[in-house]
Formats: sequence, C-alpha cells, structure tokens
Amino acid sequence: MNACAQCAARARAICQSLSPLELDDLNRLGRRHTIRAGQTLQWQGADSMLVGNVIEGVLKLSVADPGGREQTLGMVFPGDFIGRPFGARSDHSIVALSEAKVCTFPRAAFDDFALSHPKLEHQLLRRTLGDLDRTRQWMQLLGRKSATERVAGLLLAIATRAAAPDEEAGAPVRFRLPCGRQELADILGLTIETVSRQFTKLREIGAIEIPDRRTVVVVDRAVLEDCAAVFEPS
Amino acid sequence: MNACAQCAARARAICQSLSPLELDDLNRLGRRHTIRAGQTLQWQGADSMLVGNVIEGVLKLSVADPGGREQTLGMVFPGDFIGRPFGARSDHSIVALSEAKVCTFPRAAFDDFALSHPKLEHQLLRRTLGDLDRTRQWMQLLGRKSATERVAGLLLAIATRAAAPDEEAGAPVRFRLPCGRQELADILGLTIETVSRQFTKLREIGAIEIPDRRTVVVVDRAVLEDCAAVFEPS
DNA sequence: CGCTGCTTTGATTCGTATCAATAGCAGTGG
DNA sequence: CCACTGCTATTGATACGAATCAAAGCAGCG
Repeated sequence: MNACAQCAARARAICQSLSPLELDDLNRLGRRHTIRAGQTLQWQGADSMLVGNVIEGVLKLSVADPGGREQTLGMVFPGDFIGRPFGARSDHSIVALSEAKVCTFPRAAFDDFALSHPKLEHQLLRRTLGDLDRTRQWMQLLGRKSATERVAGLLLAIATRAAAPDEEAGAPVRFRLPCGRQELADILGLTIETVSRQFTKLREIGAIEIPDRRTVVVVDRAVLEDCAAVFEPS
Repeated sequence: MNACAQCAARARAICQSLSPLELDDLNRLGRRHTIRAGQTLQWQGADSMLVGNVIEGVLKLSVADPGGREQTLGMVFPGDFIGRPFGARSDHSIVALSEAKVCTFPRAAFDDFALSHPKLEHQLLRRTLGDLDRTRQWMQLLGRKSATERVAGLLLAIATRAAAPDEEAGAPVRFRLPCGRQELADILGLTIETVSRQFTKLREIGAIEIPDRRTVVVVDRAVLEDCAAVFEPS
C-alpha cells in the first residue's frame, strides 16, 4: 500500500497511465513535500534538479528581470507537472501561491524511468502540448491587449472555470479571486494600480460587482466579453 | 529508396529516432509540399488536420484578434515540428515567411503512428519541452520589456545564432534580417514605426550599423546588451 | 520617368507607469 | 471598545513611452 493510492491528484496527473506495479516503482523514487504559501520551490537560474506533480494547491512560474520587474509565466494546479525533464536548466522560479503539496523526483531518476515507460511519456507529452497551447494564448494577451482587455479576459477565464455547469447562461457568476491585486498584476503584465483602476472601471460600467476585495460577481457577462474583445469563431 | 533518405532536415527532425524500416512506414503517410512566402498553411480557428516537419525555410505562428492586431507567437525553422497532435483544434495560423518545404501527415494517422513508436514520441516530447521553454522566454519580453529592450534583445538573439563559432568575442557580427520591419514589429508586439525608431536609436548610440535595411552589424555588443537588460547569472 | 511598396521621420494623442497620498481592513494590546 | 500598527487596495496628479496620424524619403521596376 503506497502513498499514490490515496493521492488526490492521481486521476489527473501523468501517473494515471501507470499500472499499480509501475506506480509502485515510481513511488519509490518520489518524495512528498508540503510547501508554505510564498515559498519558492525552485529558483530562477538554478539547475533544475527536481521534477514532479502538484497534488494540492496553486503555484506559479515566474521570472524577475534585473530591474525587479516580475512576470508570471503560468499557473500550476493539482495534477499539473512541474520542472524540466531531460536536462536543461530552468530559467524561471516556481513559487507557491497557496499552501501546496507536491510529489517530487530527482530529475535524473525520473528521466530514466520515463524513458523506459512510454505510456508515462505519452501522458507527459499530452500535458506539455497543452501547456504550450495555454502559454501561447497568454502570450497574445501580453503582446497586444489593453489593460481593460487583459483584466476582463482574466475575469472571464476564472468565471468560466468557476461557473457551475448547470448554471443558466445569463445568471450572475460569483467567485473568489485566487490571489491579491499584485499577483494579478504580475500575471497580466500590468501594475497593481492599473489593475485596481480596471476593476473600478468594470464595476462602474456595470459588468461586475465587487462585494469585497477577494470576491467578484459577473453581473453582465456580455459587457465583460465586449471588454475582453475575445475572438469568437462564427 | 524513399524521400526521407535525402531529406535536409532528417538529422534535426524528430524522425532521427526512427530505424530505416520505421522511417519507411512513416514516409508512406506523409506528403511533401512547397509553400510560397506569405502563404498560410493553416488558419487560426480551423480544425488542425495536419501535422508535420519543416524541411526548409522559415514559418511563423501567429494570431490576429478582431481588431486586426497581429501577434507572432513563434518562429519555426527546419527540423521543427508544426501542428497539434492528439486532437485539439489549433488557435493560431501557420504562415510561411520565406518559401518553405514541409513534410506533412494527416493528424489522425500520425497520432496512431506515434502511439506505437515510443522513440518518436520521446523526440517529440523533447522538442515540445524546448518549444515551451522558448515560448516562455518570449513571454517575459512581451510582458515587461520596453521597446528598446525588445529590439536589442531580438538583435542579440539573431546575432548569437548568426555568429561564426570561431569569431572572437568583441568582433563585429554582421547578418541579414530574416524579415522586414512589419514582421519584426509583430514578433515584438510593437508597431512598425516604433521598431524603426529603435533601430535608429541603436545606430545613434553606436551599438549597431545598418548598411542597408536588411543588414545589421553589431558594432558594440556590450552596449547592445545593456539595452537589452538581459539577466546574466553571475 | 513615374509608379508601388516599404521605411524613416515628425507631430500629436492616448494609455499606462510612476509617484504620492489616502482609505479600508485585520490583528494586537491597552 | 478603542487606539495603534502593518498591509493591501484605491484614488489622484503627473510623466513618459508607444501608438497613431500624417508626410516625406528611398529602392526596385515597368
């Protein structure tokens, strides 16, 4: 009876491809950690010696340049894979946004294991392709979108994820933000002041309500979509 | 004797992992095309039915939003893989920047083949991980860098790739730009006018020379690096 | 020569960053 | 319960950088 059996991320992580026996082998290589909110799992520029799965919590990938400007490159959720297998150094930090549980492996050992388990590599490939798609979407936002479009777009993305599937289309969606304004700014490539102003603006035009700093209610989704200027295939 | 044997990209593409026999099987699925400069291989929003390798030439991945703003998401060179295996629709266009040769496969057929050839999937995984790294680097540029930093950074990247390995460190590097100003602007998330002004500025401060529109000489690499504000691990 | 397309330069506008002050809120201890 | 502290968010004034609008320069080519 190993730790994987009761792992919360089991069904979503790349491990889903393994038989109980194989899982047992992999498990022997791994270690589970708990990380406090704000703690850095891996520093930008350091050699990437660990890879692994997120079991619980939310982390971010980020880079800071010499001027201190910080940019979030992606968010990592339970079931997602972190780290860089197959021998490159990582050029970004991995930081926990909330308290998080991760399951890590020494990179070299994981590489060997993956090489001899094609099903695992296949899952990892699918996941990486998905990561790439999402990263590219994000990229468009950073390259060409205005502050309003960025904030509206992010709220829509969260709202879509948060909406109960049985919800009627026009109904107000309510959700808690996963992080504070500074984090949002780093994600969107803006400053905290600009993010704050956009929130106020979206409230004033009746797209959203902000009952408290961490909660948002999408009152008029159509207006919000207009602001986001999303590409809708016809 | 199949077409792969004399393929220029053979050594660099994911096919390098296959035995002659396997290569033959894969070859039977594929078709070679020549694409004119400016032609679109795949439209943003359309179902992605083709995947393949670039044999020759340069292509770009790009998105356009409803307002007509265009953003380049990445460049594709010989040996690179294009398209989205394993069933997702592509949300970007693939456009040839120069005349190009590609070797394409119907997506479904390629998926099947890959599933039964772990070595191929391994190569594809490595390549995708590399793509992801490069995309994330790009992302930082779009999120937080000034116009000068973007242009200087791009020139440095090209210069580094173009420099002969035996070149002495301080010597001027000379290269041709792979595309015109508008393309550069789309890559950097700027307008053509801004790109042009930055070229002029870099010339005035003595970082580069511009003997003609398509050629650049890096006169003072140190100055250029200052402008790019790159993160140099100490 | 006069076209056409691409690039550079100039004048102006607009949007976001920056700087600075204030406001809201949670926790602490009197 | 209230003052005090520290932190995060909002709001305001201003500066700066890039977009936009407009015009002129330059090359290739019929």
